[in-house]
Amino acid sequence: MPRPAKVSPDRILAAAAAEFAARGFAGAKVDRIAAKARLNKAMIYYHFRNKSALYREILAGVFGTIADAVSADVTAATPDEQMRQFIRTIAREATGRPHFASMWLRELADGGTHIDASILGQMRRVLQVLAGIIGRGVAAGQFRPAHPLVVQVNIVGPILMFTASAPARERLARRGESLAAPAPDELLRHIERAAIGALQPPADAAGFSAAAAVPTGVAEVPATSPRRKRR
Amino acid sequence: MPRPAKVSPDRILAAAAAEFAARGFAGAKVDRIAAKARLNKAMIYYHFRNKSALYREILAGVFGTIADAVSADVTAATPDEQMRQFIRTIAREATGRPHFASMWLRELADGGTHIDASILGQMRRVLQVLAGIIGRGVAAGQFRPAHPLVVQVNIVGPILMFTASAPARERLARRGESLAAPAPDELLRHIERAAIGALQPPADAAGFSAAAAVPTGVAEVPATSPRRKRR
DNA sequence: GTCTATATTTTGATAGAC
DNA sequence: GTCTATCAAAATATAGAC
Repeated sequence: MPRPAKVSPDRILAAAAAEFAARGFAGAKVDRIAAKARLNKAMIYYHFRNKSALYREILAGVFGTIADAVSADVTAATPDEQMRQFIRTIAREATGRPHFASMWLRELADGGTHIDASILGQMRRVLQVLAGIIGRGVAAGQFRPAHPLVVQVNIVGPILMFTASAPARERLARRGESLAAPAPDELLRHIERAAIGALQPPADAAGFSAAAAVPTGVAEVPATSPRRKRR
Repeated sequence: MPRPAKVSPDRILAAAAAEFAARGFAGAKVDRIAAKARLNKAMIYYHFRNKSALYREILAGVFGTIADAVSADVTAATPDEQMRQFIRTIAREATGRPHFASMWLRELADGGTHIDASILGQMRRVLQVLAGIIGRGVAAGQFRPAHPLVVQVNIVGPILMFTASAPARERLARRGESLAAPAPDELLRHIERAAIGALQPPADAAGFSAAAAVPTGVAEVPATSPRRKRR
């Protein structure tokens, strides 16, 4: 029988994720995280080495979850359907995990300062899944060759931007300054059409050159590694 | 004959833009901005009311420039070509103004806290241009109806994400952890195919219902308004 | 594991000389 | 317009009792 278990670290992680997403690494205040977690600051430093380590832990957790979800999900028969599945999985994770979009965008804008080997590995996993889908589509003559990063940016960019801007749109709406919100579903279908449309092979030349491969080279690190005090 | 002119405010704006883009509003330090501008902190507070006003000024300037560029640029004949022109203009501004992408993404993630009436007006202008293009395309039977915000997110999202992540990719590359950079041009052509592809009307039903209109309602404010001390 | 101080540093902002 | 010096308020991190 699982005992009550120490719930503090989890409460801290949840509170910190919200804070980091809403305010960014520099804007997040440890005091505020503590308040949100209904604990005090000292507890945070008891469970985590420092603000940076806390941030990295959350980032790695999120990326790990995404990478797992994307990898586990390539079950469809045709490359076309696999691509749609990929898109829906990303969208599902992004909307289901409200902190994900903001944190990702911010981390990129921050110059990837907090991207360590573990996180980089997860990013590579996602790109490899995508490269696989593209490669099979090209082999089947359904897709034109395309750089996986280009395809990924084209899919993930809109999803992240839309998801991360939800609070902003809501705030504007509350001020009476609506920018006219579309149905979230409309966006998803649009992205699907865009992604598939961009990969249509040119009408004339058929030929299949191999899609550019994504180089591996970093040993993968388990997504769920022990917590507590690392840098 | 224009005299030498006081160059400090401009140096401050340039330095601040770089700092805000790289570190975000909270992460940006006034001391660092001063150092980058080869001035000292007091000069910043002499020219600008506070950090917030400085930030807003830059943000409004950037959005104004974009909105102007996009508006001035709808010269192509067909909706199809107008759409490509729109995309290229956004891409040109985004890559030519390295701070633009990061600042926009961060501002969204921040919940749009700094979006005032002036900035909101510029955003609306961009959306209206886009709505016009879509509307004409629909009327001509070339596009399917689509929400302007959806189309915009689909175009701007990838461009911003790619541009804003350039420093991160570079940093990773410098660490020997390349993620394989695609040619920037490949991305642009991919986005064009994606945007146009997503707007193709369904093969069967032709019919054109009007595209959802973007509501106006905020008096527009001149992009270049006097500087100095406002809140 | 959890709390209340508190030490230390950083940072936004200003006073006031030149 | 530009600078040096400095204040006052945060904010990160830790000590040490319970």
